[in-house]
Amino acid sequence: MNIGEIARRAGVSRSTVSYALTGKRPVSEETKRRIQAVIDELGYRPNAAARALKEGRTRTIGLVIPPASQRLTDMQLGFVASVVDATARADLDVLLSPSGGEHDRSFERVVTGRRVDGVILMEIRLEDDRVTRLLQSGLPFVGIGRTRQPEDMSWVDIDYETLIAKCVHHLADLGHRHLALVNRNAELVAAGYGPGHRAQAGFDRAIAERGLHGVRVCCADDAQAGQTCLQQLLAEYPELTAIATINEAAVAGMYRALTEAGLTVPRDFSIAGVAAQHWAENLHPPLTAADVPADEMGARAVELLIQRIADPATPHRHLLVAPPISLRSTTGPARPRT
Amino acid sequence: MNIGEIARRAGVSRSTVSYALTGKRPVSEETKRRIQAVIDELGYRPNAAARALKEGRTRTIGLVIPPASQRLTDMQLGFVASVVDATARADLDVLLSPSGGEHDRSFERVVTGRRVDGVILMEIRLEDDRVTRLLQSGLPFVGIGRTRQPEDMSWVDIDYETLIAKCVHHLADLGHRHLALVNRNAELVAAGYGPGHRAQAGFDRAIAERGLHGVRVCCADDAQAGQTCLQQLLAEYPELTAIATINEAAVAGMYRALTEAGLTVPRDFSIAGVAAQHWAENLHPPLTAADVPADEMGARAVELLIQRIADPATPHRHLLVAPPISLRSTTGPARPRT
DNA sequence: TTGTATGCGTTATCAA
DNA sequence: TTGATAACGCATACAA
Repeated sequence: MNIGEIARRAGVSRSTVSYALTGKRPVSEETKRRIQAVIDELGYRPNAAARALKEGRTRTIGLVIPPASQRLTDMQLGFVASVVDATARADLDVLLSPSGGEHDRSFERVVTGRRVDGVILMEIRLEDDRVTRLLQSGLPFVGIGRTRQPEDMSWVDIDYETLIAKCVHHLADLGHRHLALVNRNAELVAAGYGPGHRAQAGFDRAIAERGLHGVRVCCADDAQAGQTCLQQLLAEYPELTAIATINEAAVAGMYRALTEAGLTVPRDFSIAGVAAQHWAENLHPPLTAADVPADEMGARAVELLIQRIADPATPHRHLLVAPPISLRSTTGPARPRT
Repeated sequence: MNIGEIARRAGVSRSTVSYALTGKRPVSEETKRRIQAVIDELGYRPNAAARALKEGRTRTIGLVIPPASQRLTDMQLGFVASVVDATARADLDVLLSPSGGEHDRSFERVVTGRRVDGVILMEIRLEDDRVTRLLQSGLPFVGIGRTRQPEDMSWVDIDYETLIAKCVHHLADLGHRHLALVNRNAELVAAGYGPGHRAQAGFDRAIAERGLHGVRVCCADDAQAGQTCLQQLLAEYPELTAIATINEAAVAGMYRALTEAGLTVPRDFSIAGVAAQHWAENLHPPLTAADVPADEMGARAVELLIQRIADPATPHRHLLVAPPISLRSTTGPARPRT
C-alpha cells in the first residue's frame, strides 16, 4: 500500500494526500475526510525508507552499548532503559549497536550508513576510537561518559573522582584508617576506562589529604570475583576495615566473603560505593552509596542529542552529576578486626 | 557522498560502481581497483534508506520488549542480549520497541512503517493483541513465548508446565508434602501471561498426582516483595517446607525471609525454580533450578526469523525447551519446621 | 566489460 | 484549494 494508491482511491493527487497527512498545506475538510476514510480502510502508513530518503533523516537514533555477550551492569541497564524510554516518548526509534572493539561492522553501519540521525555512546574510554570516528563523521552524538578531551563533545557523566573522594572522606570521618578501592575489571581499566581512572584519582587524592593508608585493586564484574577479591584483601591487609567501590556487580560477593570471615557489616567492616539508586536500595543489606540517577541521565542524554540533531552548530553541553551519598546500612564507626 | 559522486571521480558509470560493490556482475580488476581507491578516500557507504527503498527490505529486525520502565528480569535480559548478538552476527541491525499496552505508537511504527523485515516478540500473553496485529500485517515474526493458539505462529518457548511439575516431583521425592508455588506478579498473571498460567497448571497436576498439599501465590517481581511474600507464607502455613517458583527476581528476598526466620536452606527449607542458568549459578546459595538456556533461545529465535524472512511460506516451527533440573544448594530432605 | 534508463515511495517546488 | 513533477540514492533490466 502506497500513497499513490490512496490518492487514486480518494480521487486526489499524491501531493494532496501527503499534505493532508503532514498538515503543511491547507486541505479542505471535505477532501481531508475522504482521504482519511481511505487510509483507515486500507491501513496505510508512509514507508519509512522512502520518507528517510526524501527527508534526509531517519527519525531513529543509534544506541551503542558494550557487546551484549558481556553482561551489562545494573547501571548500564538503567541507562539503556531510560534512553529507550525517552526516545519512544519523543516518537523516535532506537537502533541498538553492540560495539566494543574498534573494527566493528555494526558500529560502522550505524555511523556511516546514515541509518540514524544521531548516536548515544556508552562506556567511553579516555581515548576512544569510536569518538574519533563519530567526530570525523559529523554525525551528532552524545556520550554517557567522556574522553580525556571532554570539550570536543557533548556528554552526560558521573563525577566518579569527586564521589569516590567523598566516600573516602565519609569513611575517614567514621575513623577508618586503612581503606581499599575495588575498581572494575583490570582489562577495562588498562584499556583506559574513564570511570576507573577517575575513581583512582579521587581515591588517591582523598587518601593523601586525610593521611590514610590506601590500596587499589581491580576486580572482575561479578559476584564470584568480588568474593575472592575481598578474601585476598582481608588476608593480605589485616588492618583493612573499609572499602570504597564502583564495582556494583562485585558487591554481593564481597558481602559473602565478609560473612564467611565472620565479619558483620557495618559493625566490623564498612563499604561505600557509587551505584544505581534502585540497585543500592534493593541490595541486602542496602548499600551506602552515591545514588546515580541512571534514569534521569539517559533522558538528559536523549534531550541533548535531539537538540544537536535539530541544530548541529549548537555549542557542546556537559552534565556532570555528583549525587550526595545516601547513608544506608553498610558504613559505621571503625573497629579493629582482631 | 553518494554513488554518483564515486562514479564521477572514478570515471565510470553509477552501475559499474554498484556492481563493483555487490559483485553481481563481473568488473575488470583495473576499474575495481580505481573505484575502491575513490571509495576508501572518501569513505563512501551506500545510503541505507535508498537501498531499503529499492530492495524492499531494511536489513533490520524489530525486537519488541516489555516497557523499559519496568525492570527486565535476568532471563529477559538474556533473551535481549542473545537476540542482539545473533542479529549482529548475521550483519543485521536491531530496532528496539518497548511495547506493553495495545495502542502503542512505537509498536505500530515498527509493524506498519516497513521499518523492519521481521519482528521478535517477547513476553507474550495467552491472548495477545500484538500477535493478532502481526498476523494480519503479514510481517514475518517469531515469538519468545506463545499464545493459546500456538500453531498459528513460529516460536521458541520454555515448557514451564513440565518444568514446574518436575520441580514438584523433585521436592516430593525429597519428602516434602506441603509446597507453595510463587508465581510472577498478579497483574501479569491476571492479564493472561502464558508462563504464569502454564506454571500453575503444572503445579496443580503434579500436586494432585503425588497427593500433596499445594498453595499458589503471586508475588511482585522484586526482592522486597519476595521477602514479604515468604514471610506471609511461613506465618500462614506452618507445615510448608518447600517452594517452587518461576519468579527469579523474588528469590533473593525469599532467602532473606528464611534467614530472618532462622531457617537454613536447604536444611530447614527447600527452593526449586526455573531460571536463567548464569543467574542461578551466581546466586548465593546457588539455586537448584531448571536452567533456561536464554542465550541459545534468543539465537534460535533469530535463526527462525531469518528463515521466515527468506521464505515466508515456510511452515511454522516451534521449539519448546525443557532443560533438566540442575541440583545445586537449595533443595534437601524435608524436615518439619518446628 | 561497461553504460543508460527506470522505478522504489515520499516530500516539496512550481504552476494552476 | 489542488495537481503535475522533480528529486532523494540506489539496484537492476536492458543495451551496447
